Amino acid sequence: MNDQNKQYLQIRNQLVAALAAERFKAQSKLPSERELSERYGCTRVTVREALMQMEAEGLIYRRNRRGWFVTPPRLVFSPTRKLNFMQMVDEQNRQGETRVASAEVVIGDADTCCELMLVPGEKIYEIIRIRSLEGRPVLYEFIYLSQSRFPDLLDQPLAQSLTVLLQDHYGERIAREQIRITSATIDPRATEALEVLPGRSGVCIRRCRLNPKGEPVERDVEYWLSDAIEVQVDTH
Amino acid sequence: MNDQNKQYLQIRNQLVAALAAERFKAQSKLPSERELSERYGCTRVTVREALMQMEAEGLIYRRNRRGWFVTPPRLVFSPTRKLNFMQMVDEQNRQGETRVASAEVVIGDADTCCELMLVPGEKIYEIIRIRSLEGRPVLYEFIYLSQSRFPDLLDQPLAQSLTVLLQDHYGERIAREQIRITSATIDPRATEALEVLPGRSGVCIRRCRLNPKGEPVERDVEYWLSDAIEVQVDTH
DNA sequence: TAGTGGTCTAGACCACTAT
DNA sequence: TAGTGGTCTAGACCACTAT
Repeated sequence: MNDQNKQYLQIRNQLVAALAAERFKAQSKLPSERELSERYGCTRVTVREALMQMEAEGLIYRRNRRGWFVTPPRLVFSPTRKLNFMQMVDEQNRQGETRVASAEVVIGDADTCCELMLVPGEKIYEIIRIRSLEGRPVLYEFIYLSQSRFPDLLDQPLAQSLTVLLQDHYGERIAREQIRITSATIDPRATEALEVLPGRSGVCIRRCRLNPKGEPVERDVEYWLSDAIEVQVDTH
Repeated sequence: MNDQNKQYLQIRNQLVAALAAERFKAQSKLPSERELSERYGCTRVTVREALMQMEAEGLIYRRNRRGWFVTPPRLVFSPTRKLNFMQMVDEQNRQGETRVASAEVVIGDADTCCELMLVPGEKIYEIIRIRSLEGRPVLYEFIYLSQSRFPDLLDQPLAQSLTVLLQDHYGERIAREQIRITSATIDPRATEALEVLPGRSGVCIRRCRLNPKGEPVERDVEYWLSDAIEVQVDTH
């Protein structure tokens, strides 16, 4: 069975053409799977193969149990340019939104304490933020900081740039970042807010942010929808 | 139906435990799907759901039509450190291999000519290399360079570091790189060598390499298996 | 409350791999 | 040549979403 004979690829091609012809806009909803299977004369299993193919290509995405939607353009993230989320969003003419899902004091786990050079079991802040583009949640981020270094942090406005807050309120400047990027399963705590099925893979970005002395100040663990981000790096 | 009731997640958990207990080594082959469906008392469809879940987690991978295998550790790629592939591989105690799949002169497409600042339609080299870790092909790369700038390039040893070759033989030094990283469908020309199904997604790394004057010298388009790479970036 | 997507059964055929 | 993974049919039930 060669590629041309695969029914799900034929359906994929017809769907791509249909989306183009009908000028489906970003985030508009596709017809239901049952309707598509009737239209293309096959079972739902085959329609889902075609849809998942288009999902892998980044053309459409699914919102858990809600259906399939047309993917908007990616946000370009340039770590070396040191822009915050809202600056990136504005520069690219997108509509961004940040929501603080939770902010509390927790016992630091081994990994986080190690990265922040704290004693294992020390109390740290865990701030969880959800960031959206044009209303679509695309990023779920965990932020960790030392409680003793930043007293009363939770009383500050946490939906804004943390970099600015740390500098203006605590006199702590971020000078360097160590960034690790992998494909990974999206954290179970993030799947509901991102409206993805538990276990789906996304892009995981781990950041350790250091002050001019080289001391770790902040640790971020970010889960992005795979189709929502492009990372750009300039090396010198 | 909550998560605990999903059969495919239960099978996933049992398989993970079995792999740990039986000390399956990297790249060892799992039992066939039919054997697993018999062992776990379900249909092949459900076994495949469990396997695809583990694939998304990066625990196992499939070789097209050959079966499912245990994933080896990721290779850490640090663009800012300017190591070549073999240096990275050696440093991480891995066994690397480079194979030149093809090397020829082609008419440059619009994208490539634009990036290399050449006249559209100019002749350029296209070098295709496949890179493996412990015998597993993980990277398929397309390399583009100006033919007129690098005469007789195809007579050189192309399986080695191109950076060294350009410097020693042509006096051209790479000073800067612009890198873009996305999740993307693996190029159709790469799927056979990487032993993946056409249309599967991977990590795409596009690089434009510049000399000290800021002139583009080389363009790379790389397709990595998603589970085979971690990108590390240090910003200053 | 109607309809949807997620999950699952119980098969089948075919191209391809392993040997 | 035997067996495998990839593809597909024709259903079913359920939790959840949309209204």
